[in-house]
Amino acid sequence: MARRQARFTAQDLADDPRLRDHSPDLWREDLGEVQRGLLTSAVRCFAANGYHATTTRDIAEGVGLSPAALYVHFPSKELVLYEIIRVGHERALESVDKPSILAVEDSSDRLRAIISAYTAWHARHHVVARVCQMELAGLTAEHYDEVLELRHRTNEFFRDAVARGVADGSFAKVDVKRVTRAMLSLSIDLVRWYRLDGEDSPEQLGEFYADLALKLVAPGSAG
Amino acid sequence: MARRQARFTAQDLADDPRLRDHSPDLWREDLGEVQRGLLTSAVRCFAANGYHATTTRDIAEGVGLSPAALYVHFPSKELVLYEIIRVGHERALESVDKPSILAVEDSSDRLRAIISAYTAWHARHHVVARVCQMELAGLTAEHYDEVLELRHRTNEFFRDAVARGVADGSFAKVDVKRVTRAMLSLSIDLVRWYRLDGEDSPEQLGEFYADLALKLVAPGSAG
DNA sequence: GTCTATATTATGATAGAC
DNA sequence: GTCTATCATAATATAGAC
Repeated sequence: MARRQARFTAQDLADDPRLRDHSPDLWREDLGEVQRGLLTSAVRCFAANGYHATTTRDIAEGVGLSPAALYVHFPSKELVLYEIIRVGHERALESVDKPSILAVEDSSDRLRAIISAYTAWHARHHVVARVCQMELAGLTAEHYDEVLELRHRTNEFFRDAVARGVADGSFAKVDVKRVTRAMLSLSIDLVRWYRLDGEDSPEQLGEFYADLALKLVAPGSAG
Repeated sequence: MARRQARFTAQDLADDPRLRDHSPDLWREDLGEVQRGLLTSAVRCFAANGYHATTTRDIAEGVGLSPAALYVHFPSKELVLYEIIRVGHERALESVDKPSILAVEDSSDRLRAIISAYTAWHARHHVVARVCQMELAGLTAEHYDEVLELRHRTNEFFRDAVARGVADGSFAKVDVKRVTRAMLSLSIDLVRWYRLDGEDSPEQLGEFYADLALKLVAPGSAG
């Protein structure tokens, strides 16, 4: 026997409430409607079944096209994955590295703004974000390295926000690297379980995790 | 062209320090030496390249056997994955659901014991744990459901520990469900980045995350 | 730009000798 | 229990008509 079990077909996925997110709003404006539809279909397939378990047929079926049609719009399946993961990482970084957040002076307020924005972004786009976290191994070595660079920039952004509060005395003298990693873990891990039709809106979850983050650096409970 | 790029071969993986963990100690005693070797090889392949990107040839090569030899020891590739994921989840649950922890009376001490044990287990076995978290989609529907049951039992165990401290006044009146999920996220997400040759031993990271967990429920900073 | 073939490759699994 | 073949299948990608 060969392979495949593809537990979920493109048709199942389109109606699955667990796979509802705001990914259709995410793609580059200069892409055509069919290209964006293919990306959205691919995101659902990759999130539900994984990159390697998804066939180019699955992706094309998701928008009612024949298997060959995909190759008119994308040169390869890997480039579909790369476009999704690159855009996802760029948008996640943009969600925190923007003027309205950089303008916040107070270190606690700034950390709160960063954590809530980053968390809410991951919740709002949790299906894309899931692919960004779980399917990195499907990228070529070159594309993987490019994405890693975006991740490093994001991590540094968070680390700076924590270090700033420690330096100016707003926060306890915490271990910046370890505490930053913990905060990132909270926002990132939600891609495993978050649903838009669950109890928390993206904004509510963002506020909740911002509260938790501030507890981790609260003065008086130093470590 | 067909598929595959398998960025890492079995030979690369055996020497990769990022893939060093204690998985060889994990397998059932009643399995033969070759079977346990195959499981360890499979864990490394699945963790590095993903389940679907790993071929039965890759797994067998990792222990110096021919492609066909695997089928003497396991009936299918999926059953190799299932054995890994099932055992991984059973051991993770055992790491916290055991007499020495259940005997702890004080709610804070008990939560500390649970978080540090669960975190340390995931760090010590981070390669297996990574497969447990990232490759669930490779399981058949039946096997997936069995693993989900183990996960639910583990989650309830944590939730009880938090609820207990809230009920007896040891903790602030936190949102039990959300706070529990956050604690689990911290321990689980480390499979993405942890290395045994990094700065923290499994025990040190366990202590650190136990400290963080207690900060999240500390009385006086209620929410 | 979309379709219906189809080329090519390699993957999961088996047959049968030793 | 291991090996060397090999089967059967299916997946990525392309060719060429419309």
